[in-house]
Amino acid sequence: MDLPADLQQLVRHRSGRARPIAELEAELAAGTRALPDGRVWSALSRTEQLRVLDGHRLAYVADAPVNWCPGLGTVVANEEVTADGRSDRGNFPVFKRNMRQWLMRITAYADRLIDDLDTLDWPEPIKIMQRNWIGRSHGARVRFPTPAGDLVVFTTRPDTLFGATFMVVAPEHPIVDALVPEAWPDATVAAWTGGAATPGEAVRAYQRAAQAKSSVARQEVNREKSGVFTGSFATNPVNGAQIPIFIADYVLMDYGTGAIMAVPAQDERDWEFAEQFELPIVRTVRPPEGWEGKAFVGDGPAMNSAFLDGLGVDDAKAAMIAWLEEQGCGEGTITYKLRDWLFSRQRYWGEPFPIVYGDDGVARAVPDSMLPVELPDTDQFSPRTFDADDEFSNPESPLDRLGDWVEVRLDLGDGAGPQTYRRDTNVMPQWAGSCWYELRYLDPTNDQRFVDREVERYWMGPDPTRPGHPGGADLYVGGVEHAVLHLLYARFWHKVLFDLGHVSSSEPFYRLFNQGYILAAAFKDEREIYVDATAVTEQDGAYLYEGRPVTREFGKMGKSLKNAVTPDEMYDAYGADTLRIYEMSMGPMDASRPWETRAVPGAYRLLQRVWRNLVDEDSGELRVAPDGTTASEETARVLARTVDAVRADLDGLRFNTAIARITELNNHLTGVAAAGGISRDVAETLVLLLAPLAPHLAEELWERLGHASSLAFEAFPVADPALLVADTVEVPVQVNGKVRARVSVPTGADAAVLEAAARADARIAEQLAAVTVRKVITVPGKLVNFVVG
RNA sequence: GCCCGGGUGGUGGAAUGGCAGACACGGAGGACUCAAAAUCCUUUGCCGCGAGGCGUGCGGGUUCAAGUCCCGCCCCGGGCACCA
Repeated sequence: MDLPADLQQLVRHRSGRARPIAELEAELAAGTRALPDGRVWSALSRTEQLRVLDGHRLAYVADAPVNWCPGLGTVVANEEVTADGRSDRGNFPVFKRNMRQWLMRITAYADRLIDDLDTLDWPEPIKIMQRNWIGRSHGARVRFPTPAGDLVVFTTRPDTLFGATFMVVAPEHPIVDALVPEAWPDATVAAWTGGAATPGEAVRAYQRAAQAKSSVARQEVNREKSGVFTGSFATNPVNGAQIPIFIADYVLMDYGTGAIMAVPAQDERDWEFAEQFELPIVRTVRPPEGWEGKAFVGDGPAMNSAFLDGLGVDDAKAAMIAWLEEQGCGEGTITYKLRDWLFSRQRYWGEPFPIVYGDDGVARAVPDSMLPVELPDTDQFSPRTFDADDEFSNPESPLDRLGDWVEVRLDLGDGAGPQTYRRDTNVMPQWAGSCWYELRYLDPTNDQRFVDREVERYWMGPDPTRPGHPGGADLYVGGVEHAVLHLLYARFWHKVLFDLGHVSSSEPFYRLFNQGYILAAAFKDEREIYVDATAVTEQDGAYLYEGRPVTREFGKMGKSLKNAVTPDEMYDAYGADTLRIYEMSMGPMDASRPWETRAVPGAYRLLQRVWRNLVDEDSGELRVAPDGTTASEETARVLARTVDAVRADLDGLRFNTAIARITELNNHLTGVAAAGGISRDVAETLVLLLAPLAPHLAEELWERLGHASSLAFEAFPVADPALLVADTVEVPVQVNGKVRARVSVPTGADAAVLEAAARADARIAEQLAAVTVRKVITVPGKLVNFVVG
């Protein structure tokens, strides 16, 4: 199958677009000249060329921090690690450690992933979540001279540089070792040392403690700030002040540069740290009059900042960036929170990497003709396990054990002829499949391409009638839990395919709707790990699992919380239509609620009532009114209003209110049926309205109404506009905002008519008799409000 | 902790800043029945005999008018990069 050109062969363009690696190689080679003696002169050495190429590869290998669990022999997810740093399964120690991993350079697409959100019909909160996740922030890089060389920080607030009274670097920062002197300098405050005799001891102890914490735990602002002084000072480039450098775990190595300038007066975390470590606080933005808070993060005039004084935050930022660039000690820059995508897994199930290694250890792509690389057959799915405390053991995935699969003799077509290679034994994450399944669904039996070009263009291509339409699936319904991971990965993947010309759409999902969750009780044991909900018993209001107490909460049904229940019982008892109607009528589709089946008879009753209104229960005969009978005006109006409302509700995916409108119509028709039967046109409209919601019942009734073909081919009903307009309308009359009467006025009555009608009402006249009317608010068709005093 | 969403009767929920509680579940009463189920009808936010008053998580605010807008809290759910 022609899956997109191999990952390893792709690089990003300067603009962030993907392109084949051959193009970049050619570009690099263009700086190459053949010398008369047959040698080749190149502007870049081959090593340099490779370094450039590697810096652009879309898929690349790098060291990345992971949770290594030797006792299980696998890397585990943060959620599988307990609060005390052990594995959920087996309770083995887990070590946070760097390992060689494949990554995808999604960061190269950061700008497009943000900017193209504007072309999508997605819920605004999801767009906000994606923007926050990518976390584009404009700021500056600033170099602070230190005894160990320049310490570079990224800040979004260069305007506050005069208020930087200390610096903090991540405990893992490579500069730390070089910063630590033999002994504490004279200016050291007792609180800074962590009680250690030398900076070296203090720093090493702190680094060990930080390593044991997860990154989520480290960002908890609530907990007490911790850190130690490195023993060195940096020079604040704007005023030459000597400011102490700390290490603290609230600064993360993988965001920005892993180091910050701390400005306590304008950052809450820095303020807290400053208070705890008795560090100076200098305000550089004047807080509003009467400000009693601590750090002030809002806008205001600069102060204590020499040439910035009086400028607003935005102007001060621009002025400071200009100054930094002029002085050569910093520059304006953009950073992203988004990190590259860790793409390799050491498990069995997953797509193997189409990569082999020669004796030289260089990664080579398997040629297209040999794709896809399929998983080998085995019954050994477990990885090798190690001594639980052997932190420096290395994972051996299930594929590593399959020697005759790993060792492979291939002719890669690179001129080297058949050679023996070792396959890469990583597999791709499950996301790899969820990133393009929607494309494969378009053309699942195609054995030449992952999707035929014309098929893709037809279903996913941009709509030329809508300017700026990026293409993509017309409607994608999924849970909000996919807001940042799946939906970002899939967009990235799709854009790569788009850049390479494999698809005509630049986005995978044009309209997104987030349905809510069906929640169910879930139970946690004392380690905060979920246990199988079906095995939990209740005793005197307490919950027990295998005899031990567990705590209850409600959460999304699924395997994470081990709390899934199926609708099978309801289906067996009531059938598919009732199940559908019930689920849709429970509430708006985007709301979450616990699975609770008490109200199911209501949905069942609605369908039975519809049936009985059209079919005689005893004889099974159709019981509509004789042909030629027409609906009463009242029925015609109720019907028109229902059709109008149901249409709008279905367009907006408001199935719950659509069902309520149909229920009202049917309740009305119950009276009509009892009084002689429902006319055929009304009966048919009712059935068509119900068809999308309860298709089986509707189809059956349609046939009984005498139709030989399916109602699936019928047009959805349209309301007669004339029947939607009423002659009169009832409006509430308020006195000081409280409803005191209702009056009936002709539709379209103006303010004067409305007010006159209101004053004519006996109760209103009585209420207004003894008071002065200060103001009359009339909203035609809506209400009258007399403001009295 | 950070980002996003939510909180309305006994219950699920409805309501472009303009009559809070549509529709349904549950409850109460009635009709039909020898009886029961089913069905149909009436009724049902709370307090009050009534007139009336009070009510949309809590506390403030804007407005003639706030469930809806603003500020500050509380609680619940989703996500936090190896669950997918």
